[in-house]
Amino acid sequence: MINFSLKFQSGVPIYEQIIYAVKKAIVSEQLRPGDTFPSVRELSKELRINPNTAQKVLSHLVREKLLVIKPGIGSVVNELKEATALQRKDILDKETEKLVVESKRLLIKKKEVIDAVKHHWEL
Amino acid sequence: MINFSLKFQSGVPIYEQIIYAVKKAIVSEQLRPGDTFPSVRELSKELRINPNTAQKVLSHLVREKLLVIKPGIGSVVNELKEATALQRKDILDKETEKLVVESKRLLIKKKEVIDAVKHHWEL
DNA sequence: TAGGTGTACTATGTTGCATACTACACTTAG
DNA sequence: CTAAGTGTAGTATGCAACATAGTACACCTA
Repeated sequence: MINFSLKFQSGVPIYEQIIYAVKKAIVSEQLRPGDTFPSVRELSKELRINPNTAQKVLSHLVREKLLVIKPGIGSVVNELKEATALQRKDILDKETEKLVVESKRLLIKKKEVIDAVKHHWEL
Repeated sequence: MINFSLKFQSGVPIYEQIIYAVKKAIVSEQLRPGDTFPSVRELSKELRINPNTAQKVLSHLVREKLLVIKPGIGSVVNELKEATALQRKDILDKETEKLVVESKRLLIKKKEVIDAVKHHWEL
């Protein structure tokens, strides 16, 4: 059974949209460590996507340490892991900079952006 | 002559990297309203990219109202324009949420993210 | 008039995405 | 042990985006 929500939209790869939906579900505690995660074939069937695409989702989530594979059983949601130095740099430097650049070029105020960050941080 | 800096890296489309570099240059006032911008053929030659790719950059920047075309002359950096409601929603909802979700899943603290936003906002 | 500008078109090769299908090694449940 | 589930790996096809090459046209300017 699927225990997270999503609605596909074009322009963004399906597998990326699913990965993001899973991350949101984990971060918002709709999915908790120890919860079982749909298998490749189950994901494929429920979301009506190709098994290869479902497999791509699983392998990405495992590589990012959000899931752990239980051989013969399926996969399980993992505890959140600390960021590596490289990941921290990517978020706090590159990604944040992107947000700031886009905001400034659209004349959006600093306070608005920071308030939006605070808002999304709750729930 | 090229009046902004960039260094290509794989995985991201060249034209997107150039567009982002231009946005950064404008936001940081290395490029100011009224400054001339390289022509299609000039961009193509200086950055050693295909004229079609350079044209793609120009047309995108014009569509985003960051450049204005002066027929027969070239293009010029435009004044920054206010965001539309759709653009505001995209930044303050989707993009900011992405940043927050990625941060939380990597156990990065809220204060760190906000400090990073403030930091990138200066200069 | 000559040379610059943006713009448009055809064509090729590479890559990523999503699909379909088959197959194998493994572990669990009965 | 057997059947059914698990992840994993492979080949193949269709499609779209990206970047390249090359040619051509209408426009404005010096």
